[in-house]
Amino acid sequence: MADVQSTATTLPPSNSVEDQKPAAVTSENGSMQDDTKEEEYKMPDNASETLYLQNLNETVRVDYLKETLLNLFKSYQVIPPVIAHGNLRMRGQAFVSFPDKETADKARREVAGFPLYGKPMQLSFAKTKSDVIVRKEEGEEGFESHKKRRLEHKNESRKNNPLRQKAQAKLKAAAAADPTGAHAVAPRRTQIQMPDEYLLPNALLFLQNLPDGTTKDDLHEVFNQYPNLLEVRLIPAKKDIAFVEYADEESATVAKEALHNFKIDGETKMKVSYAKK
DNA sequence: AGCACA
Repeated sequence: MADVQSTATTLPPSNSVEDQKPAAVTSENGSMQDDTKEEEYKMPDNASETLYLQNLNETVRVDYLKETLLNLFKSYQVIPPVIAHGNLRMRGQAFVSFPDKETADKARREVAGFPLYGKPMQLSFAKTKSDVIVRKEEGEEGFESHKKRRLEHKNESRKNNPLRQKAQAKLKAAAAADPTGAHAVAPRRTQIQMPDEYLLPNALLFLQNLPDGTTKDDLHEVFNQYPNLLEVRLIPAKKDIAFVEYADEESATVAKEALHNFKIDGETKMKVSYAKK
C-alpha cells in the first residue's frame, strides 16, 4: 500500500477556534498490507461497495475527518465523497464507497481496528446503497428514481415519528373541542416562570413548557449546539420540564440566552432559566 | 449506540 501522508496542501483552511489537522496516516502497521493467498476465504454475502465506519473520534471536525478518510483509503480507490455528519444521531460514523465489493471487503479487513485519532475504527458493510454507487451503476436516470424512493421513505419515517404524531393528535383534539377553530392551537398549561433576576447564574438550567413527546435525545441535540454540555435530565413524572447541565455557568448562560423561547417542535416556546440553587 | 446522501 502506498504511503498515505497527510495531504496538507489540499486541506481546508484551519479554523482558529478548533485548530485540528487530519491525522498523518501512515502505513507502518503491517496488518494493512496483508496480501495473502486465500482460496478458502469467502466474502460475506451482505458485502457492499460501501463501508459503514463507526467509533470515529467525535471531537474531530467533520470536514477534517472526511479529508483524513479520503486519504486513509486512497490506495483502495475510494470514491469521493466520504459522507460524515456532525449531528447527534450520525456523529462518529461515516460512509466510504469503493469501485466494487471486493475492494471494499479488502479495505474492510485490512483497515479494521486502525486507530484513527486514537480510536480503533469499526468497519462493516453499509446496509443501503450509496448515491455514488447507484449513480455509477445505473446512470443518472436510475439515480433519480433511487433518490425519489429514498426521499419518500424519509418522509414516511418522519410522519410516524412519535413526537409528531402526538402533536398532531393534540391539534385534532383541540379542533374537535372547538369547532369554531378559534382555539385550534392546543391550550397551553399555565407555567410559572421564575424571573431571572431572582435566580443566580447556575451551570444547571431549568426547562419548562416542553412540547409533548420531547425526548432526551431531542434536547441533547438542541443543547449540544452550545459547548460544554454535560447532561440532560428528564423528569419522568413531569413530562414538560427538564434539567440541562453544563460544565460551568458561562456555558450555561450562552445556551440559556440562545435557547430561551426556542420552539423545538416549531410551535411551543420552551422556557429556559437557571435552576434554583 | 447511532445506516446517510447539504
